[in-house]
Amino acid sequence: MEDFVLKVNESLRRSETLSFGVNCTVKYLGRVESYLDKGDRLVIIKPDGTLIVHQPTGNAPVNYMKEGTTHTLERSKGGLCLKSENLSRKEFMEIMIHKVRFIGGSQLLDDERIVVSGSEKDMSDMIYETPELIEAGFKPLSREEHTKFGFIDVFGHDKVNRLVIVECKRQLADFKAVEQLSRYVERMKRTKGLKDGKVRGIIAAPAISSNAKDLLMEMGFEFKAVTPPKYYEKFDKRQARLDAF
Amino acid sequence: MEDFVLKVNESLRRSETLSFGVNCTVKYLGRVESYLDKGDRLVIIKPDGTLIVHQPTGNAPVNYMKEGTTHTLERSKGGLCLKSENLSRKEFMEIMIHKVRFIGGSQLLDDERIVVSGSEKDMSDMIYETPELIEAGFKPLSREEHTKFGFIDVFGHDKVNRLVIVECKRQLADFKAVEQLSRYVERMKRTKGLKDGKVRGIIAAPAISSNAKDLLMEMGFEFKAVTPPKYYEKFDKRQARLDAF
DNA sequence: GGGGAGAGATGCCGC
DNA sequence: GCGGCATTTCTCCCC
Repeated sequence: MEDFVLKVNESLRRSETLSFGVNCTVKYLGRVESYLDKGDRLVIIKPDGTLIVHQPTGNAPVNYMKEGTTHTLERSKGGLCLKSENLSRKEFMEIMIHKVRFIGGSQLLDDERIVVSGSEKDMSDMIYETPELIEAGFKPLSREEHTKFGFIDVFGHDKVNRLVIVECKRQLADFKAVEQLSRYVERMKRTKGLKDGKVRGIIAAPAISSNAKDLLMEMGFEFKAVTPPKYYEKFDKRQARLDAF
Repeated sequence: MEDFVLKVNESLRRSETLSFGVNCTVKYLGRVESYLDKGDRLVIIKPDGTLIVHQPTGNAPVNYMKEGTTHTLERSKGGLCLKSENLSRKEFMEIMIHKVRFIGGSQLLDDERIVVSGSEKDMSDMIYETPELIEAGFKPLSREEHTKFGFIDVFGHDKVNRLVIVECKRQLADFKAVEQLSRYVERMKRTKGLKDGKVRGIIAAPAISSNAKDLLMEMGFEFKAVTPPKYYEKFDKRQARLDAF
């Protein structure tokens, strides 16, 4: 317990990344209020002030405080109390620490940024470069997302020169995707003073939910099955996908 | 390095929650593909197979594998390689470990579940119990979210017996909230064979974005400022909110 | 900082 | 498992 206090305070002072397992109770007051009764959790404190609490199962943290939070470890009746506050976000947390399981931490240095392929952006790029994926004769004009008509993924003309708005989804397209497409088409028609039938709307996604498809059809839009590209599949087709494993 | 291998293998075997800081390179192949070049990160492995990789700043993990993943630590040319695979999800990860900064872990036991107040559900409950928050004479009929008309937060009649559909948002209401409300109202009108003016749509939220408000007005819907309830504010009003801090 | 939209979103509940 | 939706969503980008 004494070693724990020393290590935490030392790490906070030195801007280390800290990780410890403790039996604790967690209260949070901010965007909501929450209470987590006594149990073992993993707590992480990062040099930017981020604090994350993980239960021993599951992907998502059970509690957290964002960047810019300050932390103070105090002695308390039940043991120790880690008080965290972020005044600018109006968020507060109290972790009552009953027992310490382990602690580790050191300075961690990392300037790298993750590179991801297969996202929606890659998909709209692919369609821009290979417009036949939508249909023969499709001529994309723009893949800018931020136009005055809205954040349109791909925008162009079909073979009989009607405007075409393509909304890409990297996975199953749902209601919201259809509503998004509808909003873009409506804005486009209004801005350009065009009538029904002069602007086509297309959802490009690997699949679409049945209800979303009904709504799409009803609104007079179309669906085109397109799968987002992946780097290795694109550049290293000779090697089977799972060879590395 | 040798101690690290022993500790990791021991912890994996004993179903401990493990946390270590390492200099590493991370590759992921699954729903997308990603690459994260050499840097210091915190890695967490939970007894349910969850693996989480955190960079030393920011709230969100940079990489992760979900529950049910199996992990194997192997010696490799550059040092060590942690291979993680989740066959049922078709996801794979490789963490090349170049240097070890620290490691800690132990068995963590936790059966508690977090209790949260101030969510959208609490808000719709509050409106159901105190319908005057919407307007005088409002009579809620249902707060079931899953009706055949959709997932409607609160549904009822106003004082002149028009149907009222209330969509709650616990924070700033945006475009999507208005579209969601619109969808419910349209479905309701269609299902009940009602015409314009017979069904009212109301957004209840602490605030609404200016553009969303324009769209709301244009569609003939209404906005009512309502703030979601919080436990302490509700049951311990005598104590100022921040007293505990 | 607000607004809009994607995310390897995640997680929950209902069918 | 799909579907619809909230989330202390988080993160990014633009205005």
